[in-house]
Parts: sequence; structure tokens; C-alpha cells
Amino acid sequence: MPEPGNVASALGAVSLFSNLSPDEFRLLAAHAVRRHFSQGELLFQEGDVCKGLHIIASGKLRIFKSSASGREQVLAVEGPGGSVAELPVFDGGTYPASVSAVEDSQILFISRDDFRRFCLEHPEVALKMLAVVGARLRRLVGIIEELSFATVRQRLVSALVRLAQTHGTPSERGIEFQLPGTHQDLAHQLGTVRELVSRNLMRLQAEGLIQVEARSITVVDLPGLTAILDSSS
Amino acid sequence: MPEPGNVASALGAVSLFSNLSPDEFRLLAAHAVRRHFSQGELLFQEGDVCKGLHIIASGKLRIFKSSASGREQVLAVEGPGGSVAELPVFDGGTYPASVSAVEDSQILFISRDDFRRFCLEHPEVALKMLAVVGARLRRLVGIIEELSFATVRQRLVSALVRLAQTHGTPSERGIEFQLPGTHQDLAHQLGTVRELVSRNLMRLQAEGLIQVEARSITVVDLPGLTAILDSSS
DNA sequence: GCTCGACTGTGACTTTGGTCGCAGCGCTGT
DNA sequence: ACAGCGCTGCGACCAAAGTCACAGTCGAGC
Repeated sequence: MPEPGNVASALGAVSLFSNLSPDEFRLLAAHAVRRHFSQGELLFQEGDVCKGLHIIASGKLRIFKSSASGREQVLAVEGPGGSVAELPVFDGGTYPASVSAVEDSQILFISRDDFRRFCLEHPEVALKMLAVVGARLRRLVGIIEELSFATVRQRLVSALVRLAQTHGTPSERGIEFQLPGTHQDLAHQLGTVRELVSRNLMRLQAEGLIQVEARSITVVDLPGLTAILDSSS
Repeated sequence: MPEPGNVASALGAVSLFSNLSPDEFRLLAAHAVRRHFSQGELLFQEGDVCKGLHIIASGKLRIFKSSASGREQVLAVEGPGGSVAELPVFDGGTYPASVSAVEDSQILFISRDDFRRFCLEHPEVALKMLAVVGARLRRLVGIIEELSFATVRQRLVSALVRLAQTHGTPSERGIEFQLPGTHQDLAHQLGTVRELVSRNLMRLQAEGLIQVEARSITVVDLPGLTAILDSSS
């Protein structure tokens, strides 16, 4: 069992609960349990019955579906302040996907019943939850759009552009950033296989749009890249 | 402007509001506006700013994404008692997808602000909304799973099996049902094109699994069909 | 140093998905 | 009746995705 003060301070950093009074804080913190998961560890699997809400104090979690044939599709990656498994808290069903820790992570856990009760007493929190779930819904719709309308090449480019915008730093030849994981990981996020990621990266390099050096990518021709995104061919 | 009594009775049939008191009913009904949409009409398009919540009194709505190249992907079809555009009500963003009427439909519209206020005063309604949004989230995850792991053939079979279970009636040769729309419509739901639907239907018939007669399908070999679903090849 | 293992690049091939064009069919409206 | 239109069934063809096998590279650990 962690010290309550510790838990409360961790909760404070979570945007979900950002405008609660100190009293409400203590109330919620009293029900939260701190848990630790090491890199690669599973929090739960698709189909498990839902026990409660997980909030990320530190670390990074990956929400994903896996298929019978070993393929994987990442649905979301959540960092500190994010939450996971919000929905079955409210409809009581099983988890629709699995979650594992990308890095060592500190998780705050609040049981289903405690959180429901808390929402009924603090409707603003319920509305915030709706906003959070809504944001996730948007991202899922985005994934569906990419899966059904875009080629692997386009999905890869779109991921690269996003990375360049969020984690890129300007260098002499263009915007530079590091791939967050292996080609395999990236393939899982794009819903495809390793080879296609590798091939397409090389192809983009051959076309002079990017520069690949191990796991470091330099975007040489950003307009050229984005042009790929809305080429209907 | 419709008669208030009319509106209230329509709201009563909606599961979302099933356990409200008569007083609360009147309050909500006072803010609802009845609208009519004819078959094929657009309620709104992806990217429009959100005005409020739409509840289906009668008819059927189709939530879908469409691509630049004319392709479509159906995200959900909602019938009477269902609602549409729940999420931007809470996060204030734009609609993530377009919605059109599959049939002539009566819609109850409640403005964003009115509904937010109502949720704050009636937290149970907010929790119910969360359950509704959660259900939609599950369906989206299901779509993602099918898109990234299943072939068109498998997706088609899965749709056929679902139709057989929900709308099928036993006949001499097997379970019989009608396709709910054209091959084109079905293709949109599966995220593919007409020709593949047509071809795969013919192929399933050639394999002796189903019998196709115009828009009427007879499932001859249900086990054979379901076997396709988990063949990893 | 060396080995081992994880990661990456690549070539050849198969399967699946998608495009184009067209012909036939059945219905509707005039 | 018949012109027109929407829906369906093909066949030929092309592009994208995925599989398999293998070789090279880089680091960690012994």
C-alpha cells in the first residue's frame, strides 16, 4: 500500500481531475491503489472482465488488438495523465482490447464501483470522462479511415509526418527525429508487417523525400511527403 | 414547432431516458425540436461544427466516412431509440463522420448547451451516455479488427452470418434472408467495392455454402461458412 | 575477441484487392 | 413498346499487400 499523499499528488497531475477541490481529491485518492508494471508486462487482455479504471502516473501504455495469426494492431499509446479502460467501467462488459506497458509504469487503479459512485456525486467528472472517451472515439475513427482508404505507404508517411511535427528538431538537412521503436512496432501501429515498413522507408529515401540512418529519420522534403497523403491513386 | 406532448412521448421510447421522472421528461422535451429527414438526406457532414444531439424517433440513420476518391466506410447504422453525434456534444469539436438518412426519419434534436446542462443536473443520464458511447466504441474496435485482420471474403461471411442470425428464417434448404440493400451498400459497410461483394457471393455459391437468388440469400452450410472466419490463411 | 540474438534490408513469389469496360436484366415512366 | 437507368455478373488486367527465405549489421554479454 502506498502513502495516500503520494497517490493524491499523482492524481493531481491528471487532467481528468484537474478542477476538483482538495476535499474531493482526498476522497478519490482514498480509493486509488498504486500499482507498478514493468516493461512489456500485460495489464489485462482483451476479453477479461473489467475491474476498474487505470490512470497512468508515469510510463507509457499501449492499447492493442492481436489476431489469431500473430498480427497486431495498436489502437492507442497513452502517456502520463492518460487513462485506460474507461469504457467497460460504464457498460460493465469485458475489455475490448489488451493493454501492455511500453515502459516501466506507475498506475493508479480505481475500482469500477468506486469510480461510478464518484461520477454520480461529481457530474463534471462524468462529463470530462465523456470528453476523454470522445477523444478516443475520434482517434479510432481516424484509424478506420486510414485502414480503409489509405495504402500502407500513405499510412507510413502520415505517421512520419506526425512524428516530425511532435518530436522533430530542425537540422541542417531537414527535420530530424528518432523512430520510437523497431520497424516491427511501427508495423503494428500501421496494421501491417515489418517488411512493408522497411521497404517503404527505403523507397521514400530513394525518392529523396527522407533520409534514413539507423533509427534516425530526417525529413528532407516535407511538402513532397504530404503530397503523398492526398494523391488519390 | 411540434406539439410538446408528441415530443415527450417520442422521448419516452428512447432507452437513454427510460428512467426519468415525468417532470424531468417535460423539462427535456421542452428543449427538443422535432425534425424530419427524407431518405438519402444528409443530417450533417464530417467536419461540420457540432450543434447538438440527434435522437432517432423513427427511421434509420447511417454514420459513415467518405474518402476523396468516392469510397465509403459505414461506421454504424442506428435505428429508432438510437442517437447520433453524442460525442462532439461533450468535447466541442467537429463531427468526425457524416450522417445520412437511410429511410425517411423523424429526429429529435437537443442543443449542445441544453443537453450538457441536463447532464449536470441528472448524472445518471451522463452515465448512460457513457454506456452508449462505450457501446459505439466497442463496435468501432470491432471494425478496426476486421479491417486489419480479415480479408474481404471473411468480412462478407461475417456480415452474412450476422444477417442470418438476426433476420434469417428457416426454409427447406437452409436459413433464408434478404440483403438489406444493394451490393454497393454492402460494399460500403465492409469497406470495399461492389465487384468484390458480387464476386465473393458468387464464389460462396460455387462452393455450395450459400444460395443466391437476386437479393435473397439462403445459407446452406452454416458450419462451412463460420469455418471461413477462423481460417488463418 | 567471439557468439548469439534482435533488428534490418532485399529479392522472388503468391494472394488479395481494386480498376475498367462491358453486357445483360428488370424496372419505371412516357 | 421502348428508352433509360440502376443493379448485377464477368473477364482481363494491374497494383498493393503479404509471405518466405536469407544475408548483413549491430550490440550485449561471456
